[in-house]
Amino acid sequence: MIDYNTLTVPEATIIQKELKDSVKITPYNGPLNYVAGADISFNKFSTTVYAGIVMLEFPSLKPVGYSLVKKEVLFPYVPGFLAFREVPALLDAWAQLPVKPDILVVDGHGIAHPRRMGIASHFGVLTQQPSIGSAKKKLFGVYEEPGIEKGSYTPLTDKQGLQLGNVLRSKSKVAPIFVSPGHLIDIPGSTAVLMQCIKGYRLPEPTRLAHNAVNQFRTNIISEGWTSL
DNA sequence: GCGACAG
DNA sequence: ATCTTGTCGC
Repeated sequence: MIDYNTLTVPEATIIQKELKDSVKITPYNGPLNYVAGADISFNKFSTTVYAGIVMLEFPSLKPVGYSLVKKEVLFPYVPGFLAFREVPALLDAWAQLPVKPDILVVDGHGIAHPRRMGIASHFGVLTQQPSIGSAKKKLFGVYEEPGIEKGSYTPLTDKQGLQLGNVLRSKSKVAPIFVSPGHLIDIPGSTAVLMQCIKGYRLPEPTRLAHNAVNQFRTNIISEGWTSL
């Protein structure tokens, strides 16, 4: 496998264009008993990243365990190339899972990306697993502000009108989240699954719990490895 | 040239 | 992303 730490942005762009052909946006008809959330945490100015994947039971959304891994990363954060910075560590956390989830929710975008290769799509293709991107801010596309009530959403499209995802009001009166399919699932399915992952907070449980876990890991409250709850 | 810009 | 206290609205 290619070492992302030694890549230049132009080289990374070529890789995204190649991986793009492998992304499959299609309805997900498999089982849905487990979902997982992936996220990264790090100390400002440090090259050490703390990656984590939390497994949850679906539809109860009760966490059943988490995989935590620490890794050195040299690739900088560049808008549009987040995957090259976070995917390596997430792959380690993924490999450490005793059982894989049916669908993985990644903190970041899926196909709502300049080259349709956001981190959720990138990770989904490399692992050949259904994935959904859930981002807190827009990276690419245009949209109309959704209604202020929880549950309302509007399409996120490119300038030609092609839909890439949805802008979802996950909680009344708070900023919406951006949902887009990563791999092996479509836009309606991604939106439906994410809506079922909302439990009173702005962020869906998978990534919300993953975010909490990696932060506790970074601050030495919990340790590396796989832990069953 | 100017504005936008996931985490 | 991370660093932070108080403050506003439901």
